[in-house]
Amino acid sequence: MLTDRLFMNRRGVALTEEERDLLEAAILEVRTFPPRKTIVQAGEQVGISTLLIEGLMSRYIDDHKGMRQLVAVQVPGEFVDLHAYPMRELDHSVGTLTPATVAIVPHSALSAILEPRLELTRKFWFSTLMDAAMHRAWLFRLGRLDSVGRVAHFLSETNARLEAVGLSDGHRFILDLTQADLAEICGLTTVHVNRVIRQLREAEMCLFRSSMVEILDRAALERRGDFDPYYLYLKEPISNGELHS
Amino acid sequence: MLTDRLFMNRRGVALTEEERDLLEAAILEVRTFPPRKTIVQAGEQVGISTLLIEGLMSRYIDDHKGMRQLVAVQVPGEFVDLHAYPMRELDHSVGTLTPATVAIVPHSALSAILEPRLELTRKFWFSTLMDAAMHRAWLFRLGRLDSVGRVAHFLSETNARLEAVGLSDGHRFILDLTQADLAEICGLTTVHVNRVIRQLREAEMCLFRSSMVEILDRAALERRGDFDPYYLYLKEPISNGELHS
DNA sequence: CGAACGTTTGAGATGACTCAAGCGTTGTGG
DNA sequence: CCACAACGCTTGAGTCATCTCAAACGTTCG
Repeated sequence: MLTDRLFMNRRGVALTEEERDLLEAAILEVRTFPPRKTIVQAGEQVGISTLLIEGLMSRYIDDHKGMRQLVAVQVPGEFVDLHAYPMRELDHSVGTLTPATVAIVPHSALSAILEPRLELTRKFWFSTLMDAAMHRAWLFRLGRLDSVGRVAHFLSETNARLEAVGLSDGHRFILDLTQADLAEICGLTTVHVNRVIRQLREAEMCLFRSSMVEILDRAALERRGDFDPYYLYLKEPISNGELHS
Repeated sequence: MLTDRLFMNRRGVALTEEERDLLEAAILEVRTFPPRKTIVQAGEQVGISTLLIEGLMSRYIDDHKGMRQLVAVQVPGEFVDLHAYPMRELDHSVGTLTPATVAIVPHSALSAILEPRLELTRKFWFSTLMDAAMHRAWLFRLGRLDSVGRVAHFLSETNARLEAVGLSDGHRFILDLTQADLAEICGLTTVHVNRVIRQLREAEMCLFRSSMVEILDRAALERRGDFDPYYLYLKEPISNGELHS
């Protein structure tokens, strides 16, 4: 059966026979893709999720300059993008690594089997998935940015998240972290973080002193950190009509 | 209200007044913790989730030698460990960064308000959260390991995941990736990955040739990559009775 | 006042990168 | 069926970012 490997050897989540049959019935079609093919572009709206039957797939984030950071490799028996079900659109791209065969499950069919629609449940689920989105951004930070970029990205993200909840005006916020904390966050040493902060200060992008972050040039800082707030699922900013590429 | 900042400015997940009241009623107590205090140890069973009201908290993974890699920083208005609700236990630790005030929500109360218990929904939710767990392991890999360690960790993880679905015997498996793919995964350059593979070969830990990974010394490889399969939520291995520390 | 902690600076070591070139394999069109 | 293009792997040499080790300085707090 197509779903034989799903949750295989996973603690506590084995499917009952009935559940397996329901899922099998929800499969719209089975498709095979060539290797190294993009299946879903970041930002795309998706109405289906895919269960990987055979081959390898990946999820990745694109650099501003054509480089990529993979954030997941999927092996057979795994849902590649089940999180698209509550999230609706993806903050990263999905593609094949090797030739891959997938079972396609429309979200409408998923809803039918998951039923008592539970709006609140969906919202909570979404919340946990936002975490995963932030993890991926963090992976990008570590895998693809240099020390200054990592700190710039982290500060930009934190600014955006605090701004969303009214704890930053977009340019100043309290961030009660030591340089050692910043080092643990960015995968750097304390000594080097200190030098990075000086560089950001000398470039007149931002100040970080006594628990206060002051962003002098937000655009420059976000550019330096290759930061795109898309993955934070914030409301559209009132300020402008910029498009997400 | 305690939950005022929850989902504030998030697209599509604003709580209705009724939902907010339900959640407020589910709060058991409000507590304040001192800074830099561990609240939940990795591996601990947890029956509550915490909503951060004030201050900063973090989620982190410990090194084998006392170093830590943060994998999340939480700001007010966020659930710190809602994922503990479906997951039951955490693959990482939770602690405060600054003094922090939290609202504590027992999972029993959560269940009561999320109701029509939906066993299947829980399972799917769990699946998406396993992803997040793997992201965190990946972050650890990038933030705390050198090039050889990163590749060793990735190969160890892939071995374990493929073994779980019957696609590895624990020592040999097909991995149809190029060295350039490995580089994207590990945040390294192709050239350097090539040298890392040679080192792993010369250390007689593992071979990676023509899409085949051969693990010569699994224990050594996993040690080199600081790999602990705990976060994969696999069934207890039949082979031995090792404890998770 | 002294201890503890966080920040700052310097000097030297090193891991990973860039650039460059050569080699082996595979697949395709003349 | 050969030639050659495309791709992936391998190796070398030189550079640079970040690390380690070390010391000094400022601030806070008991």
